[in-house]
Amino acid sequence: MVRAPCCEKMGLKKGPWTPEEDQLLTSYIQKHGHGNWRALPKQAGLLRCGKSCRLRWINYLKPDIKRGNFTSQEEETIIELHETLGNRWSAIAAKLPGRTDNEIKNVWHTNLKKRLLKADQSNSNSRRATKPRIKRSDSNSSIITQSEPANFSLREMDSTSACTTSSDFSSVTVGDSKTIKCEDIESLETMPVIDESFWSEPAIDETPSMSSQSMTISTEMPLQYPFTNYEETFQQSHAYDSSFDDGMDFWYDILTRTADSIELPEF
DNA sequence: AACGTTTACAACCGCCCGGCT
DNA sequence: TAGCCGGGCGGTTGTAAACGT
Repeated sequence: MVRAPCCEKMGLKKGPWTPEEDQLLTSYIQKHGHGNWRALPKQAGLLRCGKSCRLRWINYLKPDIKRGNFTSQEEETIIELHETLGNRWSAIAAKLPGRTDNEIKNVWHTNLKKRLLKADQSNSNSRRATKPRIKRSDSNSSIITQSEPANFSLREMDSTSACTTSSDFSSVTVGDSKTIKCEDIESLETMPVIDESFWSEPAIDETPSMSSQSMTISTEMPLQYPFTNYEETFQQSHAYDSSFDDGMDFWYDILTRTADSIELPEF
């Protein structure tokens, strides 16, 4: 089923609202309320689609909207809520009276995310000064051990695939339903420190759901498609210091090797 | 002063969901 | 039960203002 567009494009205005339009919308809603957004613009004498009217009202014209800069307390609240709720802006907005989801989303993307990223980077750098040692205990067996927690942090890679590691380096997730054989994985020598710059583009957006996903790498895994979480456990048998200058080489190596063993179904 | 870049934010778009018929 | 519709949501874009060179 193809959905009809929310409004007829012909003859309807787009772009910034004029004070006159604001006035029309405000006075109409104050008089009649907004029973039906689709019908509203016609009744109010606006050349806008209902969706546009709704957005304008909710995000800008509603009388109880608190305008102006966010207080530091509000910002802290957003950060805390974002940790637990992720990008559920409307849910976050519900906890901040007078603030709209759009406003919160904007302040997050333009301000708070960068601030957290900077803080994260400075933490990474300080940790990087003490390089983690990664040991391989056994060539055939399974678990990476480190003398101290690795600080690299694989995060969202794209909408369908993600790699995540936590401080104890436990897990990797790639998409929804693809498994990857990494038979050559024993040649992987070390897990270098990856700082935030590795993921500099696009901007890192760590959500709780992502950060909570587990990543393990196992040597045998069923191949499935479309993408799914895959788990792969691999092992290291000798102790190494990081031999790559940065994480890019390391992960490029992993990806090029694992790509050879990815089996995709025919469509 | 002119120009390029970055930032902030309003607005749009497409998708999803629930209610109704 | 399928299709339609309205409302809501999150992601993305457009653009003016601010800032840097």
